[in-house]
Formats: sequence, structure tokens, C-alpha cells
Amino acid sequence: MMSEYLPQLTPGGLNEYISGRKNYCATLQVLDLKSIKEKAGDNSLTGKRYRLILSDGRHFFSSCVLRTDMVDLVKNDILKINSVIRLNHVDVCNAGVNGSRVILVVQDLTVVLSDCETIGNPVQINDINIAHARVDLLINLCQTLLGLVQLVRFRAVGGKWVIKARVANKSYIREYSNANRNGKVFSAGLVDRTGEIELVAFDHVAEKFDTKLEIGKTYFITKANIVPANQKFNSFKHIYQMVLKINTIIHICEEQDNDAPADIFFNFIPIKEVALRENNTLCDIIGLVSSIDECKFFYNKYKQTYCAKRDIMITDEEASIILTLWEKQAEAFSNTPCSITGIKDAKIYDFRGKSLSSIDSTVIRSNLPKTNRTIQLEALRQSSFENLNLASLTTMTQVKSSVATIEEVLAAEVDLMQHKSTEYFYVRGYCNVIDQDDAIYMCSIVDATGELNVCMFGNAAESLLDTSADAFHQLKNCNTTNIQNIFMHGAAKILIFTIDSKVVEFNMEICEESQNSEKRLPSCSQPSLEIAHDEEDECLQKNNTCPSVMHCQSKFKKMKICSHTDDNVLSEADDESNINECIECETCQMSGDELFQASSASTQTNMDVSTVATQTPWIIYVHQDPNLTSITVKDNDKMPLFGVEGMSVSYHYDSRCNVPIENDSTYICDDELSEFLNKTGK
DNA sequence: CCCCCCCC
Repeated sequence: MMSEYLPQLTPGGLNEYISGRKNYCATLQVLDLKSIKEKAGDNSLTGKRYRLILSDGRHFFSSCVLRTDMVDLVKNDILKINSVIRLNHVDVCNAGVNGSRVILVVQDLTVVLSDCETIGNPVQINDINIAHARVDLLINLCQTLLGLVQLVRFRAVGGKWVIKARVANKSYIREYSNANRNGKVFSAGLVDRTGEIELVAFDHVAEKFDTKLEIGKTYFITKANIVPANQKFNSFKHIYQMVLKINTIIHICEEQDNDAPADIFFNFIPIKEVALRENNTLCDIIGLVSSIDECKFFYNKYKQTYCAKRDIMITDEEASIILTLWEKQAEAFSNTPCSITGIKDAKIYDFRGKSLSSIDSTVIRSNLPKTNRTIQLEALRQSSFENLNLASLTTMTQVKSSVATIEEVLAAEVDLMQHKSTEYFYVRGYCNVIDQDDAIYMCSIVDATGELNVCMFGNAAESLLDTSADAFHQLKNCNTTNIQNIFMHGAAKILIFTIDSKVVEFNMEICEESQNSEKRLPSCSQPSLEIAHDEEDECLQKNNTCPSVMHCQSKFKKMKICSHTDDNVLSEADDESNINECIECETCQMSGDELFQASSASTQTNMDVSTVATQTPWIIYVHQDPNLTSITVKDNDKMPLFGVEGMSVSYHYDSRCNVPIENDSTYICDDELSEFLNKTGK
């Protein structure tokens, strides 16, 4: 066979040249040879140039030219199609826009075999092959490996640089449209030890590189545009930004960096300082994730589609603030409640008071390296769990948007009446009364310090009751038990209520209207329990006999809470007596303080308590004596209705900051409540 | 070239 006598080509040889390798000899084959047309009318043979297609047996590359003084080899028919040649000297030139094209200029060659058949089945070499060339050769090609900060100097010079940088954060690819244009975009933050720069890509370039770049990985990047960044939106320290082009080369750096990798720079401010900052500016904060709302979908009038939104709350030693996440950031958010979290590039808004909003470049980072600040917050987290240092958590109202206790809200009411402006605040509590007879859902929110009457409309009411208004209306007319269940479940939720409060004129009288416009669900949204933090309570907390807590709900006229072991009646409420009185008279010994606590939570109001007890679910917190093994709730005929044994575990939350403070409380889950209700509701 | 706005 002829092929046995074929000369050996150098596989991969073309890549070596293209990547800029010098002093390298490869044996290649000429697949094609054409004269390059000179200017029209110029027929002189002198200076005629030839374009070659060269093959290394595996790939072929068509952007090769022959040095003009070597054309004699062609004229004399020594160098022709299918000749095998040895390249002695090749220069690499960049051509085209931004040097996007590579041209090999053959300066010197030796013809190994003038006549030959085509060797192998080579395929065209392209950008991808070039990008996969060895990294050192890539650097060689671009001549200069720069630190990010140095890109400033090289911007004017053009393309001859390569940077090695880590993707510290990256946005999702996103479609946008505005008056001028619409398209797709993603952005990322690049870091190295010299600095940081924002990277951005649009449209088909964005699509090309979106999945190529991964957070935390290091890349070599070359042939991107370096353009001035709009400092209004640029939180990176660099005054320029990098815009990827279609011919940009991005090559992952496989080598492991032994040193601590570079990271984005956070410039944390205390949460309370957000209140002093201008709207529509960016800030970085750090704190504990004290509340995680569920991801909600709302109809976006502008986009005419449903969009995702999720609120989380961030708490530091002094204040809390809501951060609203949108779209994929909202959907993808997963974070351990109470984890120490740094946030870069949160946008300050005035939405129901100061709040933060995520934008494309917002970074939410929970695995922060240990610093003085994270150590402080770790201490806060520990102390919150252990309930040792609650005093430091009680000044939450310094920022308008932080959670207030009802006591504080009521104290501020006088000011509110004078200003006639809308105030926004958050209250953490649960509904103890839901007015079942009204089309508007009146309810009272209670926490350990007091009670507020609020109205809930539309979505908020539907969300609280987990039912649509229509379905609710239908049920109301035919099914009492189910309606009771709906209210029971609504009341069992401990929530953060976002409340707009404003003074309105009604019948010529000035009164305060509180309208619950939205509720925000804390991360521990199971029927976990509030615990109060007044002095009595803290005394208890410090005591080793720190009680666990159960709550029970009943719509019965009479209910007795008994210890299972000795059957002593600890507390009793009936429709003739005021619960407040009833509990207070019984608040002695074992759970007196706790029951008093309960009474203050549910009954320390002017409302008709018997109505509460008969028409709506009501809640009692019982701090269980550690000597007790169970608690039984009985009705007035001493029929056991509900018992709890082997106390299960849930989290307590500080009502003022949503931080778990202990984990030894007992709760009755929703299912048990429903069962309880179904058994006894008729 | 985005980065508007979206939830009041």
C-alpha cells in the first residue's frame, strides 16, 4: 500500500503555531495553494503572494500565507498541492477587528515530499481549538499576563493582554427591554490579587459564555473590550469594566491556587446606617438571616407575566432590614436560618420604609471567611440561641423597617396621629382574633407585649387563611367545620406582619386605620412559639427549670389545662369568666408566670374575652414544668381532648428580632390541631 | 448595550 510510505505529519502542530509557539518545527501538508488576488489591473507576477491551507493530519488551517520571496518554489512546481513540508520559521500575526483573526506567515520551509496523496482526514481548526490551546501558549500569544488593576494601562494599547482571574460572583442571564433595545445580559465579578472588575456580556455573547463561567473558578481571559464603567452602577473598585465579545477567549485555569484565592471586597455598613443612605444607591451589609419568606409569585403589570419575589430579613446587633429578592435569585435562595450572611450590592429602596432589593450584581454569601466581624456575629447568633443576651437585641426599632413590638407601636401612636402620614412597620405575632362575620377580615395581632387591631384585605387575607375569597365565601355558607379549620390554621401562624398605619378621616372623626397589607413568613414558620421577654420571663430563662412551652387552641367555651400526672387543674376559662381574670387567679406555683404571660398575650385587651373564647381560636402558652411528663387539655366535662406526651422540639423566636433563642419548646403541629378540631368541633 | 421596574 502506498500509505505505508506516507511521511509522518505532526499532529497538533498547527495549534502550536497558532498559539504563538516560536522556534518550533512541524511537518505539515499543503492541502491548497492559491495566489492572492492583487489590486485590480495589477498583473505583474513580481511580489505575488500565495495563500496556503495547511494540515497537520488532524486539523487544517486556511489562514496561512507564504513569504513573497518563496514564490519561486511554487513557480518551479516544487511546492504544490499535497506537498509535505517542514516549517522552519513561522510568524503569527493578528488580523481583523480587535485582532480576532490569526494568520500564520510561513517565513521558511523545506519541501519534504513534492508529490503525495492527502494524508488523514483533517477538520478545520477554529476558535474552540485555539481556546483549548495550552494556557502558557495562550499567554505567549497575548504576550502579557496582567493583573486586573493593570488593565487600565493596557486599554489604550488594544488587545494584547491576558488576565487570570476568579469569578467571584455571577448573575443569571436575563432578558431585558427598554426604549432603545432589548436583549440578554449577564454580569460577573472578576477578582485577582490586584483588584476586581465587573465583566458583562450581551445577547449572543452572553448566551455563549453564560454557562462557561462558573462562580469560584479561575479563568484566563483575553480579547475582551475594556470600557469605562458607569460608576453610578459599578460597585467594583475598577473604573473600567470588561465587555465580552464573540471572539473573546476564555480558558479555564486548571492549576490549583495554593494561596488563599482572591475574593470580592465587601464594604459592610451597620444595618441601622441603611436608614441614613440615599435611595437607589448600593450598600453592603452583614448580619444573621433572621427570617426567610416563601417565594411568592405576583402579577407584574409591566412585564405582563408572573414574577417571583422573596423577602428575607437580615439582623445585626442593632437593627433588622428586609431584603427583597427577585426572580431567579428569589427562587434559588437557600440559606440556613440564622446563618451569618454578607450581602454585597443591595439596592436601597423606600418601600414601606427603608428596605433593600436585590439586583443582578447582588451577592449573597453565607460561607464567609472568619473575620472579627463574623466572630462578633457568631457570638450574637450563639447568645440569641442561648437566650443570654437579649438586651442587645431589643433596640430593633432604630430602623424604621425593623420589627417593632406592639407595645412600641402603641407608644408611637400619638406621634402618628399628629403627622397624618403613613407609617410602615413590622410586627411579629399571630392573629388571636379573626372576625369571621365580616367580609373584611378584621383581626387582632398579638405579641407578648400587646395587641393591635388590623384589617386584612385581598391577598393578605387570602394568604393568611390559605384560601381564595370565593372559596371562602362558598364554605362560609355551608360548612362551619371547614371554616373553623381555616381560621384555626390562620391563627396558628406566627408571622411577620407588614403594617401600613395611617390616620384617616371617617365620619368627621379622626381615627387611626391600620391596614395589614402583607405578611411575611419567618423561616421557622411551623407553629413554633413566641416567648416573651419581659423581666419575669428572663428570670425564668436563667433558671434551669426553664420551662418548655406548649400552646393549645380551643374554640370551646370551657377549657381546662391539666397536668396529666396529678390531674390538678392549672387553669380554667369559661364563657362566664374573663380569661384574664381566670388565668391571673390561677397563676401560682408551677406555671403561674407563664400563664400570666399567656394571658397578657391573648387577653390583655378591652375586648370581650368570652367572645374570643367562644367564636375564635385562642391560644395559651403553657410553660411546662420540667417535672411534668405531659399536659392534657380537657373540656369542662373532664373529657381528655388533647394530650401531649414526649415533648417534641421546636424553636423559639425573639418576637423582636426573629432570632431563635432556644430549642426546647413543645408545639402542637397543624395536623394535630386539625384532628383536635375535627374530633371536637361538632 | 445592563443597572428600569416589579411588592405598597
